[in-house]
Amino acid sequence: MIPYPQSSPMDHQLAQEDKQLGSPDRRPAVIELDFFSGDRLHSDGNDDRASVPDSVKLHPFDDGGAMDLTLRTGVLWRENHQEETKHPSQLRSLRVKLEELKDENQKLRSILEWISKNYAALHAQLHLVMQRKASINHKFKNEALANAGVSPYGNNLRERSEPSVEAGITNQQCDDQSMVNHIGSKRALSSTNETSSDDGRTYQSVRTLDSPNVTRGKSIVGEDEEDPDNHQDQISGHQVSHRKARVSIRARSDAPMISDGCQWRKYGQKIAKGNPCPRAYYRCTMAIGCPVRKQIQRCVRDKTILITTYEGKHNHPLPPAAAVLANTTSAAATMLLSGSTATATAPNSNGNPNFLSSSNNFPHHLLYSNSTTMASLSSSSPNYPTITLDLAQTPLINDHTLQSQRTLASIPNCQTQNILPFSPPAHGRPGFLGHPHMHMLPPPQAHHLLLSNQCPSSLMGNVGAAIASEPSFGSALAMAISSIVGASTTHSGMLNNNTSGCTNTSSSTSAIITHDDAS
DNA sequence: CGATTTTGACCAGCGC
DNA sequence: GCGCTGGTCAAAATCG
Repeated sequence: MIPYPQSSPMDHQLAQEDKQLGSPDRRPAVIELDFFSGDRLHSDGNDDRASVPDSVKLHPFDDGGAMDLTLRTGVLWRENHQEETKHPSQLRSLRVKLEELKDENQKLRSILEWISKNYAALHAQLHLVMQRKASINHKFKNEALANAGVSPYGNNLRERSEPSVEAGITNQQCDDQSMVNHIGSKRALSSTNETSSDDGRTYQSVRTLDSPNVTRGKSIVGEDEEDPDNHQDQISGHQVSHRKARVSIRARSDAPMISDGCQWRKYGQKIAKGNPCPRAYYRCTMAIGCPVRKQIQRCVRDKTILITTYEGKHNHPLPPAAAVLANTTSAAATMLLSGSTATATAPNSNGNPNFLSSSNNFPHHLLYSNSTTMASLSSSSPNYPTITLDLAQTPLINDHTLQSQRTLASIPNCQTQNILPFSPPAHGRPGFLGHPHMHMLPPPQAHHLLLSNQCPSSLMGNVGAAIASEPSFGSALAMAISSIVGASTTHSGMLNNNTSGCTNTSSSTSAIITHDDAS
């Protein structure tokens, strides 16, 4: 378990402020940190930051301006500076105020450093854990293959047993992988190791329950050397479970498909049991042999909800818009497979922990019907793990809603969660990763998690480990949303232009992780 | 005419 | 062993 600081610099400083001011409720005026606001420019078009002293500017992330952290206090300073020529008597008070602002600026800077240090430490620990898992898993896989009479370095297997672009996933799924390998080894032992030769090429297949194509014979010969999916089918459960891991995104949309920046070809359609809406099967066509597939189906209960399920990892470069979503799904899958299932919420400009609500131009085809948005992750059964990013949940959180959710839970093809709301953190402090508003239970309970400020305090801190185990997930998730936002504007032809309910300045959000009931 | 979609058939897994 | 179901294939149809 990764240790967490008991108190942050913010806590310490706020306590000090309370002492100085003599009242816990009385603090200096809160400086507004405007991370993403577009109104940093005045209506006259002048950028007030130009006249803001450097001492009251914060640029914590030198990323070319994406995280340009500008204090509105600079604007205030400028206005005060102009006023002081008219009212010299106010000069002293303004300077005092400026000093206070500078002091506050310094405090914020220290907080930022503290957060950065914690992140770096957690990331380092994650790296160590992943390395350990990778070595253990590698050893376990070799043993399983040895028992099955297959060399882990034979033929095509060699390519897959070495670190690859999929390492991000495969190296992080050892907890789940141990179980899969256990099952997979039994399967491998009972299956046939086939070696065929055609045109001088030798193919070896290790049949598993998850590789139905291997024994078909068709399509494999001739494509075998290029098709990662076939490779995937021929190797141990290491990659098999990778394929099994799914990331599902639920969103309200009138469009037949949510634009994600990738190119897809439809290869099948089925009417699944319990849902008259057909399920469409797509595979990525951006590169030959890309193993990524996705399924698209509308929720049987609410046909405005589009359920997009991604499976696999791209084996080719992706455009930025697609990359962020791919990173998100990979991170989510990793999170699921590693057994640490939790929901991350990133702060928005208002300190709102729900990053979704920070976007005033959320994709038009994602029809948020109210002022509250929710991002939730649900994981399905351990045998078929699916992690769900729910962008379509009803914002009405009450007993009726909970009852409805319970009712929906019994309906196939309609993933539902029990929802508990939580409010933004006190003092407008952002809910950074590791914030105690997020909770985690050890597996198998991890498949049914609630995130709320109403959760028992005994759960506090567990979520920190969950997020810490996947530190990239929160940011990747946020980036994915940004990606979808951008994609929506470039694919407006196929998307709904309804802007109602798109703006979102919610102060309430929910995050939940449960079993989902999708088929 | 090549690319994409449609659709019936096939296959494997799973429950009974 | 049998039937159901989900997932995939591939020929035919359609599209641009």
